[in-house]
Amino acid sequence: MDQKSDTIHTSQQILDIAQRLVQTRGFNAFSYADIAVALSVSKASLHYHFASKADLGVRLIERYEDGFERALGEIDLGGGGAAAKIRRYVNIYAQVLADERMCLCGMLAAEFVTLPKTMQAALDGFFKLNERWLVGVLEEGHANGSLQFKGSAAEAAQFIIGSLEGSLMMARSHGGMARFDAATRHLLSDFGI
Amino acid sequence: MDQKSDTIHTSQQILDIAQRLVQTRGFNAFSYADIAVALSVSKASLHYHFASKADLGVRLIERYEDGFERALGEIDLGGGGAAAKIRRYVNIYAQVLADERMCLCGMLAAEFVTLPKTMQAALDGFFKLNERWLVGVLEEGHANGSLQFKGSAAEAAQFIIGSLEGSLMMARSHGGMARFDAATRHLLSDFGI
DNA sequence: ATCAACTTACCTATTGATAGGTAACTTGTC
DNA sequence: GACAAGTTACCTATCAATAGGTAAGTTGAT
Repeated sequence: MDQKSDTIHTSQQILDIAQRLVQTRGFNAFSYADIAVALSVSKASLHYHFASKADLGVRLIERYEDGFERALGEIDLGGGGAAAKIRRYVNIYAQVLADERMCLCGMLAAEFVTLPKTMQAALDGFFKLNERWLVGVLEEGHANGSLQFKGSAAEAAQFIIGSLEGSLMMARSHGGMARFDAATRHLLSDFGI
Repeated sequence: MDQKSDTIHTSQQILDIAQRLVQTRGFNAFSYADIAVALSVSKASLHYHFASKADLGVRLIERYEDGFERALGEIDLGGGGAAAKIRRYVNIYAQVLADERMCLCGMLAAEFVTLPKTMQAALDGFFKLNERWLVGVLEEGHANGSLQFKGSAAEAAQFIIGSLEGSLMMARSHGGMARFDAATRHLLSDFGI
């Protein structure tokens, strides 16, 4: 394995571990030392790859957003109507919970006011992406009658995101997957799914 | 003012400041030093009143739960049907948001795995209380036809709590009161309110 | 011999917590 | 009602541990 892929490899590993730590503990409740121990490298090595914790945080959000973008693209390509797409969107969150994690960006939303400005901006981007995609699906479903909802598609999208983030958060600490599934049944039925 | 009321006064002030810090920044993102500065006392004085941060956290949750219990009692005494009660329950959360805060226990739910066991147990109590009260109201409304929902009242209650916590969390960082109001319109309409 | 990818060895600031002390008040005994 | 003994509510000073971060040197592949 050459140097470049070494770097990529290590950087990925750092991001993987950091992501798990943020999703389970939060950005303010983990340290470079935690990653260093988990990866068996020095803290200084981490600073070589990510100069500051804020830089690491931003990259974490960008990578998470990329992953979501890919997943949403796959849903789009997967066929099925708007209802099926929403179901599969909900399933992304269920998979996060199955891994006993919180949504990376949901966790960061809770910590929002304590985050560096660069991370706050990146977080905005993540939620904008989700909202935009949901609005598209909701409008599609509303137009062909496969989805029912009152108010604007944007409001509905925001309701869905908030409800999923909250249900995920509560299920992770109180109730587990059964609670999340029951909550999403309610949520989906609100849209006639 | 005698000693005893001095203590009560100071302890209350400590709790007030700590509560605001937890609701805005989270339990892991504030320190005894923050409170000490805000109150112009020494950190040691804070440890006199609350031996450990965990003790402070537990008292914070207990006090918050007491406040909720009182508020729920007032809703019960206030008359009106199940729908009106749910509306007023939602309004508690709206008032938290109006103060630019997260729900104390919602914030702690996000940080759950990092909290001392004593705080985790206290947090369970808070959510159990809310669930119990909501189940009562939901069953009342379901019985007399003023509320419609599928599944058990317990599931519906958990959905409401998760949805409100998530909507509050998202509204605080992205969208503000307008977003929260739109989300609760959706939530309430799911119950025929 | 260069350069990426580390390391060791630090630094400063802050964390929650403790030791030991003090002034002001309360309580119980005579 | 005086006075020892104890309590309350703080203080300053300090602790070990940990935080994020940096400087300078080492290693190993090209």
